[in-house]
Amino acid sequence: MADRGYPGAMTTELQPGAAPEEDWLRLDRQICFSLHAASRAFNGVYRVLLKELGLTYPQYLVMLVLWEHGETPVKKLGEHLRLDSGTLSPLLKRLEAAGLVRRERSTRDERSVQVGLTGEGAALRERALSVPRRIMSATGFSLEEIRDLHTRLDRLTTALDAAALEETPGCR
Amino acid sequence: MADRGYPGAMTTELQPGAAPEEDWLRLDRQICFSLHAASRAFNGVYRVLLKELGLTYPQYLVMLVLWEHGETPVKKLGEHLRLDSGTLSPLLKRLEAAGLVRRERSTRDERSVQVGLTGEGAALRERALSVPRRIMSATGFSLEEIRDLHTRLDRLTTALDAAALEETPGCR
DNA sequence: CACAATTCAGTTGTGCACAATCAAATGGCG
DNA sequence: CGCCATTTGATTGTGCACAACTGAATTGTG
Repeated sequence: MADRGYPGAMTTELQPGAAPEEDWLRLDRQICFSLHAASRAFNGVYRVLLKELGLTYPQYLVMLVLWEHGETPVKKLGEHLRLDSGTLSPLLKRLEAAGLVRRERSTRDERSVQVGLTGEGAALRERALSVPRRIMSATGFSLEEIRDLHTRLDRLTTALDAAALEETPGCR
Repeated sequence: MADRGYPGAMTTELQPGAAPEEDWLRLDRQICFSLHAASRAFNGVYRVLLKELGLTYPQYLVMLVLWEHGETPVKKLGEHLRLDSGTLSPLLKRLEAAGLVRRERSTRDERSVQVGLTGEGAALRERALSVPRRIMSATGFSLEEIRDLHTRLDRLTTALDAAALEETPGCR
C-alpha cells in the first residue's frame, strides 16, 4: 500500500524521446492501471448503491437506456452500450427473470427481439433517481471537473477504438 | 452511432442544484459510462498488442509487477494490483501453465506462496518493452495530458474507495 | 422464383472481478 | 502443552466481456 505517485518521476524528467524504454514500462503501468482501477472503484460504489435496487451496474446501464428511450431492440441496446449479444442475452434474461423487462420477437422482423419495460421495471426508475446525485457526491468532483473528465475520456475512447481497428492483424 | 455529446446539455445549463433530478440521471449515464467505455477500449487495444506475447491484460499487469520487483508473495501481488486471491489464483495457474512463472510455498511460512519468474518469463520482458510506447501513440495524448489524466483518475479512485467504505451497510 | 450474402439473436467457451466460505499454518496466551 | 484468533491461499458461485460459431430470417441479385 501507499505506493501512489509516479515511479518514473524520480528517475528522469521525461522529455519526449529522452526517457529510456525502461521508464515507459513503469509509467505505462500507472496509466493503464489507474484507468482500470478507477473503473473498478466506480463499479464498487455502484455495487453498493444498486444492491438496494437489485441491479448490477451493467443491468443499471440497460435500464437507463430503456427509461430514456422506451422499447428498444437488442441490437440498438448493444450499440448504445457497446456490448454484443454474448453479453446482453444472458443479462436480459436475468432482468426478465427479475420481472423488470419483457422480451418479445418483433412481428415485422422475426430476427429482431424487442426489449421493453414491465410496470415494475418502469416503476423502479423512481427509486433510481437518487443514484446519480449520490455517485456525484462520492466522487468529490465538481460538475465542471466531471464534464472535463468526461470529454477527455471520450476522446481517449475514440482514439483507442480507431487504433485498435488499424492495429488488428486481419484488418489491413 | 454518432450519439456523442451531452444529452443533458440541450435541456438546461446545469447549475448546481438547479437541474431536476431527471437531468442528473441522463448526465450520470455519460459519466460512469464514459469511464466504463474507456476502460474497455483500453482493454481492446491491449488485447491486440498483447496477443503476440500470449498475455491477457491482467496477466500483463502481474508480469509488470514481477519484472519490477522480482519474486513476490501472492498477497503482495494482490495489494499492488488491488486484486484478491479469487482472481489471482486461477490467473497465476494459467501463467504457470504457460511456463512464465513459478509458484512455490515459502519454507518459512507455509501459508505463503512465492511467485517468481522463470527464465522464459524474465525473457518476455524484452518483447514487452515496445508495448507502452505503442499504447501511448494509440491514445493520441501527449505525455502531459496522460499525466494530468492519471492524477485525476487517482484522485477519483481514492474518493470512490473512501465513499464505498462509508456507504457499505455493515460498516457503520 | 432460386440462391447467395447479410442481419440478428442466441450459444459456447475462456477469462476476469468479487463475495463468501473453507482449510491449513502461524502466533499468542493461559 | 492445549486452545483460539489471525493470516494466507484456495475454492465455489455469480455475473460481466468478448471471440467464435450457429441458425433462422431477411434482402439482394440474376
